[in-house]
Amino acid sequence: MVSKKRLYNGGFDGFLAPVVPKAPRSSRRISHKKSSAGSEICPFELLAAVAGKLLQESETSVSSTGPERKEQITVHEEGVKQEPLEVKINPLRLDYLDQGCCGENEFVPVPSNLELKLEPAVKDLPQSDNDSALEHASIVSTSDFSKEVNANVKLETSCDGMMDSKETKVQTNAVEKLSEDFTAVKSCVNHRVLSSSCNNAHLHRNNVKIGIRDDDENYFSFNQHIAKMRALRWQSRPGCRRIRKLLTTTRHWKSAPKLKSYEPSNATSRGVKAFDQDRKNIYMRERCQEATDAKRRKLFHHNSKPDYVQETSSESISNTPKAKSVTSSVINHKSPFQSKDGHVKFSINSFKVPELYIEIPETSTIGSLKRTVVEAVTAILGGELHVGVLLQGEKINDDNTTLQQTGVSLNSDTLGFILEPNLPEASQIEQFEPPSLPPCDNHEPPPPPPPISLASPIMDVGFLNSSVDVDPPVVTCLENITENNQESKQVSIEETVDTKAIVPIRQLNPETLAMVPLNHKVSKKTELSQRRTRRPFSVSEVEALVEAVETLGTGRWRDVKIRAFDDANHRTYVDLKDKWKTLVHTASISPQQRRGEPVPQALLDRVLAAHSFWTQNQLKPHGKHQTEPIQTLPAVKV
DNA sequence: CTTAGGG
DNA sequence: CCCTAAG
Repeated sequence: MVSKKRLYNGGFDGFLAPVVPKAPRSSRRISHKKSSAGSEICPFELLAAVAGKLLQESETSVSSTGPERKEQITVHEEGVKQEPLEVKINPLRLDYLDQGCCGENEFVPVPSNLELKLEPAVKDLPQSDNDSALEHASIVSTSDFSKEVNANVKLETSCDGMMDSKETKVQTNAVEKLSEDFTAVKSCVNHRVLSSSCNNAHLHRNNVKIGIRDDDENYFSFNQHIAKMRALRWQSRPGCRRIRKLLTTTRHWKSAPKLKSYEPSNATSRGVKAFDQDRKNIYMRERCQEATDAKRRKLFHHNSKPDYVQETSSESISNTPKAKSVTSSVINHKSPFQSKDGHVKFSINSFKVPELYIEIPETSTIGSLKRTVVEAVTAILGGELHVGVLLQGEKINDDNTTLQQTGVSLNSDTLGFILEPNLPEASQIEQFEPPSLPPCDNHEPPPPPPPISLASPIMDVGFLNSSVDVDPPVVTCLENITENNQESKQVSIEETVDTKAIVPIRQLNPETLAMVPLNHKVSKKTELSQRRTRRPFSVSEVEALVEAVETLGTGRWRDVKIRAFDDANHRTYVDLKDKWKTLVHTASISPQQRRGEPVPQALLDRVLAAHSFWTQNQLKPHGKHQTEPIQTLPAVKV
């Protein structure tokens, strides 16, 4: 039980167990504290900060527009014949306006010579505006090429499931002036590929196609950016956290796993998924490790250059508002749901990321989908994001579920994505962080300057149904303003992934990228003040609660917590008490008046029975003996 | 820190 | 969920 948490292996597995043992108070506390501590780092914050700066500096924006590059790089890894991974990156443009925003960017001496510039569309700072500003992001390669370069990068890698180490070829096509830069890019790409291959070896070999499109149409060399981005992010411990987060999210619940609610479903992850996750973690770690910690630090503190951070900034912006989750609904649904080849195509619009195209085989698991999206987005936005998949507004936690099974392949419309930053605050984070850290994070905790806003931002990218995501609309910024939310950013992603396609690109040379800014532990307190993200109780949780209360009574919430929610770090005994209160109320009102996920009447009946029983018997006998209060309860009721 | 309640 | 008073 206790062990749960720690698992280095796969984040997922570990999640379950919260650090805190059942031990009475102390344990709990610990958990809480932990969370708080971890919470500090939010990518979003960084983003927000950056965004703010950007806005301010909007002037500076140098539109990269003019210069465009196209680069195409094809990397081929031949290994086993397994399915090749193909990553296509279309031009991206990111403009980063403020250098300082991120703060950390400066350091980054990007090898590639590329610079991201953000152009603030709006000078106004208002949140919405900010987004707009963010919206235009173009990547310009400044260094060598004063000129614009349009680069289309294509990466194609075929990885064998287990053995990827093959050769990678990078082909660059039509690049106007890329020679050196390009080279750099290639190198990056190769690295990625290689690394990815290595990392992925276990898993993937599928075909994944990811295309990123810029709003403007300009194409950028993604690779570089991505690489950089990744590098940055990864470097920042965030990546690890992310994973954790993910894991946490996935954490299992004792009770039945459900797709909807978060955790339960995750349980599955432990088993099968664990692998992937583990891998990820591994990757993350590696990356993290690889990523220079130093870089991070630098990044954090320095604001001078904009680069990669920006994206995040935009996000952060959104976060700023209380909204912890940012949703960007996707407007584009270009792709028909199912592809003929059994691939499902998605288009995601959001923030800074222009567009990502993803094609994934129907047989791909949700987990692979998430990974693919995460990687793609991460590359662009930053490393700390976790992607959640929403189906008809409900989060699908089970990564093992295939698109086919979920019906996503049939109805793309119902598909949505959520980008969740790894925030410490969330219980999830808490749990995870510790475990994952060992390998990678050891380095150090990033400094925590507090950026602007925090909270645990969650970005939702709704696909067709933007409506779903709307909750915390926020951020965004790209040119595309989608209908749904105000957020203008759009990211479209199309993925084609085979079952396992994973994003290959991640690894970057830290050196190259070193910039990531992001984390800010920042004003925890200030941030802490923010409300915790709402986490509705799942039916299984309710059941566990009812069961515990039946046996323990209504005056021993700490015991209830330990008994039934020991693993749920995010459920405090106060939460349980409150939930019970609401349950009692819910059970008292007509079904029509109830909201949220319906709780089985049977459970509500038990709630009423237990409630009346325990109110009448204020005694709170120790449940131990009475393991069966329930039985008595019924009698009591009547 | 826990409980118990109000907000 | 948060905040707080009381224990």
